[in-house]
Parts: sequence; structure tokens; C-alpha cells
Amino acid sequence: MSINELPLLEGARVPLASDPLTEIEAAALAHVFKALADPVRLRLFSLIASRAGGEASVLDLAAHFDVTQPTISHHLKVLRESGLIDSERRGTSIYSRVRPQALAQLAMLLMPGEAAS
Amino acid sequence: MSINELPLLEGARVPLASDPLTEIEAAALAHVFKALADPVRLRLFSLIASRAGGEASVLDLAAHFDVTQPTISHHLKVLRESGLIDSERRGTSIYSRVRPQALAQLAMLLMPGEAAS
DNA sequence: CCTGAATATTGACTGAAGTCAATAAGAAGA
DNA sequence: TCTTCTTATTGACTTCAGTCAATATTCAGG
Repeated sequence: MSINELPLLEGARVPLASDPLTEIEAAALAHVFKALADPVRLRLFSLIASRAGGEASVLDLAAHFDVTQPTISHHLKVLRESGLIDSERRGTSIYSRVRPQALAQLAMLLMPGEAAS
Repeated sequence: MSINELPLLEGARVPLASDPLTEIEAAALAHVFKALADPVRLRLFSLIASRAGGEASVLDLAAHFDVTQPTISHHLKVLRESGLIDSERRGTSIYSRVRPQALAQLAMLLMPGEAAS
């Protein structure tokens, strides 16, 4: 379930506070927030985003953490499946980059008065 | 741990994608996102926010869900302790309202290029 | 005070999620 | 193809989080 598939985001109309969320919408949104609700994933995300070039390999990223490489792979998968990052294989490494639309969509959802079509 | 105590939000300077989060910052932020990472809490939040008058009692809210009243109380507590809502007792009921600053702060964090002091 | 109404707390259960060690899979180079 | 480097998957363990039933707390009215 990726952020792209959120029905309320496709219409880009409903900030969180202007209309009650349906159960479906809430479940989809919760899934995205859950992806951001882990310290390691948040640091991964901001590490990737603030890299010169905007991308980083798994081992590059793993070097910044105390957890093992499989754990980093797991967290990247969660971010990827939520539509927050993209990954591209080049040679033997896999480079991840953030999807700028993702953050913008979330921000629009939170920000009252930003609901443009 | 409330959203007000986030060090990076007090300075209001760092969008998520411009600088790597420290472990401390990431832990604090994750705590806030975790509060939004549940379908019931998301619906509670948007229900309260979209109410005429901007507030609702626990029983009012509970009527919209399949879960029990203690569960609603629990979720409201989580939202309150994350700084996303405020609660005020009036008579025998307790009315919750959203804290508008909370959403705005989060949105600023996500939105690139919105970092004003 | 006693009763009734609204909300909170406690304790227990259950399923989800983060982590690791071990191993597999994919790609590049000799 | 064999080896090495990088990443992914599997299975097990453990902690955390959502939920409920039962009970406690707080307040208003009579």
C-alpha cells in the first residue's frame, strides 16, 4: 500500500482537519505514518534526502547505525513499499532516493488551507 | 513526550530532508508520527477537527467506532501526550480539541522550502 | 450523602513489529 | 566458473501496542 494509492491524496482535496476520514482513508494514511514512526527509518530517510546527489547505498547507510545490514534492508523495504523512497540497482549496489512528491503530499494533508486541486 | 518538546521544532529550522536527523531528534519525531500511525486515532483526530465548535466528548466520539469506551480513552490519551490534542473537563464530560500548531509544525517539517525562523 | 452519568485505570490477552544470525540470491571481475 | 562484494530472505525471538472486561474515579443533581 503506497502513498500513491491513497484515495484522498489522488483528489488532493482533503486536509486532515476539514473532513472526517473514512475507515478506508484512515487505514491507508495510518499505513504511511507507520512507515515514518520508527527512529531508524526516519534517520534513513533524512540521511538519504540530505546526501549530496540525493542517493545512498545500503552499506553506506548501514554504516551510520548500530543495527545489522538485514535490518537496514528491512527498513528500506518498508519505506519503499509506502512510496516514500525509490530504489535503483546499479552494478552490485542498490541506491535509494526519496520521492519528493511523497513528502509534499503529506504536508498538504496536514497544512490547513493548502488544498489546491 | 509532546510535539512541543521536539528540539528541532523549537528552532523551526530543519525540514526533514535538508539535514540528517540526530538519534535524539529521530526518537522524538518517531514518537509523534507513531501517535498518528493508527486508524482509530487518525479518525478521532479528524472527527474532532471537523466538528462544528472544534470539540467533542469521549462518548460522542466513541459512537463512531466499534471499539469500547476505554479504548477510545486510551487513544485520546496517546494523542494528548503527543501534543496533538488538548482536553478540557466541563461538567461531567471531557471535551477534546486539536492543537492547530501541532499540525502546522509537522507540515513545516515535511515541506521543503518552508523553513522560516 | 447517594445515585447516576461520563471518563479513566488496571490487568490480561493477542497480534504486530523490530531485531538478529544464518543463509540465499544477484552481479562483477579474474 | 569461482570468488567476492552487496543486498535480500528466512525463521526465531522479544518487546510493544491495541483491545477488552472489570473496576475505579470524578462530577452533578436531588
